[in-house]
Amino acid sequence: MALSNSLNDTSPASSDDAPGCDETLVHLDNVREVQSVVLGTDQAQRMAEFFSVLSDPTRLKLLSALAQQELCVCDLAAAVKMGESAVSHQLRVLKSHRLVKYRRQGRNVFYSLADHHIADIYQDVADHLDE
Amino acid sequence: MALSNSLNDTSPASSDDAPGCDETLVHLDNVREVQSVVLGTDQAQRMAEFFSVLSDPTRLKLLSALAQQELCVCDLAAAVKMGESAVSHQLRVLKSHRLVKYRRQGRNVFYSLADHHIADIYQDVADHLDE
DNA sequence: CGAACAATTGAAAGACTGTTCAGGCGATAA
DNA sequence: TTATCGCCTGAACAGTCTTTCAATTGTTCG
Repeated sequence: MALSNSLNDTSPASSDDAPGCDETLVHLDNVREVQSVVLGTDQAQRMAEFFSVLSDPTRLKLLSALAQQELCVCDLAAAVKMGESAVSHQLRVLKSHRLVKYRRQGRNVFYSLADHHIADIYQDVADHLDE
Repeated sequence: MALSNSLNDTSPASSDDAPGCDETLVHLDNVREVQSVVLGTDQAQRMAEFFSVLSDPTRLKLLSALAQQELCVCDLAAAVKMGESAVSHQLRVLKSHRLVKYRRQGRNVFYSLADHHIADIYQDVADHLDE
């Protein structure tokens, strides 16, 4: 479970800035009740980074290609109709986040999906968007 | 999930009959086979947009708060410790992508999750990151 | 009516992102 | 060895995103 996270209750929502809603008149009970459930900053950051990797059309295309078979960079470039450099840059992102793995064979570097979990999430979203 | 794997005719890419990726000499069989599976540009774009909405820590915090209960803007702002304006801007993004819905009550506007599917995807990623 | 409050909006600064271009590295073939 | 190919890397540009500030809309109450 990553939804709940112990939050450092340093200040009960009063010492900060935030103009607008009267800080002493916020529904304190609601706020306090929710603060123990709100995603922590570091965890939200990690989660956002993961989604960020999937938030680019080129990377999604690459993943959808690799979901079928292992491919080298130039073939991937041809498949998504982009330059090899751009593809290499994006593969670097996917690699650094452990979404793909690679192996060298002669002059070619073959990439493939590192995790089947990715395909599942991918599928969930595809279904969601088909509603 | 896997589409038709019809690569039993010849040995899979081991033979060096197609050396180099000279644009015209790319492993044509692989590329052509994959091109029918690669995500289309428009679909990739839509999918990327969806992930993009979830690729921000503030929005994830807001969603995690709303996953527990309906909240007005000023309470949300207090919960995530940010200004109301910033929160309102992000709620606008979530709203435009149908991830949250809202209702007006007096001077307050209460937001809540629009779709339980979101929570499922959210959970899948949380599990994935816990590996 | 006018004052106070909740929320939205627009503009702008600052930071980030994705692509292209040019060059470099490693491996292979002549 | 040299030449070539596949791939990677760094710099730079354009476009986008998130936050803050200021002003505005809409609602409630005196």
